[in-house]
Amino acid sequence: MDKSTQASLLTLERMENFRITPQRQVILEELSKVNSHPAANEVFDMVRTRLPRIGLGTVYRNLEIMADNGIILKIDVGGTQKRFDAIVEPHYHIRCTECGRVDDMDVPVQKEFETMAAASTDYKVQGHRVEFFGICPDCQKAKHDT
Amino acid sequence: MDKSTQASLLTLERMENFRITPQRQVILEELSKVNSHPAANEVFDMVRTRLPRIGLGTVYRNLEIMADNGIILKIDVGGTQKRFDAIVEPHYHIRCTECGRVDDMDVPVQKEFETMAAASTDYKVQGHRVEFFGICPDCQKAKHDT
DNA sequence: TTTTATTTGATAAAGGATCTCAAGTGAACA
DNA sequence: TGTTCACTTGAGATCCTTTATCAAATAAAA
Repeated sequence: MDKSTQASLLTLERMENFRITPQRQVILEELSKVNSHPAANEVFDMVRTRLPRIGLGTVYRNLEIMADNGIILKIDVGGTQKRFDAIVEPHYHIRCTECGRVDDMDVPVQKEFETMAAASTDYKVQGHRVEFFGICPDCQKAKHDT
Repeated sequence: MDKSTQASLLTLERMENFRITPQRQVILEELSKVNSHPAANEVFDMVRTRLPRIGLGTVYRNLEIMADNGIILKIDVGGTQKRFDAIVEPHYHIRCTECGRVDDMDVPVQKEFETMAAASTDYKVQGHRVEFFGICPDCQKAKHDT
């Protein structure tokens, strides 16, 4: 990926072999609105309020393409579904073990982790992810009320 | 879970509401033999050489139960399949982005990560995972040969 | 405009994991 | 050492997420 593939938050820019379609524009806009790290089906629901005829496959297809191009972030940690984030700067996440909700953490990213890792493995290290898990405020409350 | 649910590597111990069946014994034995973090279908294949009539559902069911009881570890980070590990002590993993293979890392577990995390979120923090990703030696070689 | 390669929507299909339930079986206890 | 019964198994159906297929629609270059 070269610099020309960078896109601003709300406006897609023209790239090689990449058309700016209303579907893509709306998917990015809706994803940018929330900070809830929605799964593909949730993005589908959000987008559908504005484009009722859009297909689920189109949403999957474009989330994938945008993630490949660094326009959005695919969060592929625990849980059954992949989630998506319009914020592409590296950061850590926390996932609720009760409801699956995912939030951002502002624990600083440990870049030196990767040098440490590279020294202790034969893999060519490309990156790392940290996922915290715990119980979100809502689920703590729900448990307490039961 | 109380202490009575702890099991040694190769011998299941009796627990409340938990029968020691040949299937469970063999699943644990086979998982203990390897350090390749197999997915459920791979455990199924290994177990099937010894118990040809075992069902895939039984393997899934028991891996899940054993993970819930802390007898084995369910590795639920990136990738499409959940993987399992007979080593339950906390440690980090690295996953090959080409072939999906998972190996152990001996980067020290940063326990203080969790105190740092707890201070910056409203979640009740239960733990954390670190997953490195990169290209395994085999896939590096395969790429080079192409 | 016209052209053309890309994209869409609808649908099928793949793949992983879970559920259901009758039949089977550990293990407590008589 | 049986008998009993709750737990477990195997087989299959089913669910859920994601990907593939393909004719029709459509951005965007010419």
